[in-house]
Amino acid sequence: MNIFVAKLNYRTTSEELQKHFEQFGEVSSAKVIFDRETQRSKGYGFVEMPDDEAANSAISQLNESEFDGRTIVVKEARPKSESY
DNA sequence: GCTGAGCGA
Repeated sequence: MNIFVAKLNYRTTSEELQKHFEQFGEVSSAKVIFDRETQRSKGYGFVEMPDDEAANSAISQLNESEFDGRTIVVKEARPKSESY
């Protein structure tokens, strides 16, 4: 399941994000979006978890929670939308 | 060096 994480601290890295989510389950890949020019953090990232139950648990526990001193927002990334 | 809604190279 792809997870969208927003309002992250600008200093938070992908490693910290992955470690934070690994506490709830397996994390296949975690990535914080950085600006390709300045390499600065955009303040949000994506976390991919193979276990849906672990992903839901992580979302429920990490959504609107404090991380690195900031209240982050964790939601499902790119809600599956069937093409019309 | 910084700010704070939003969906990625």
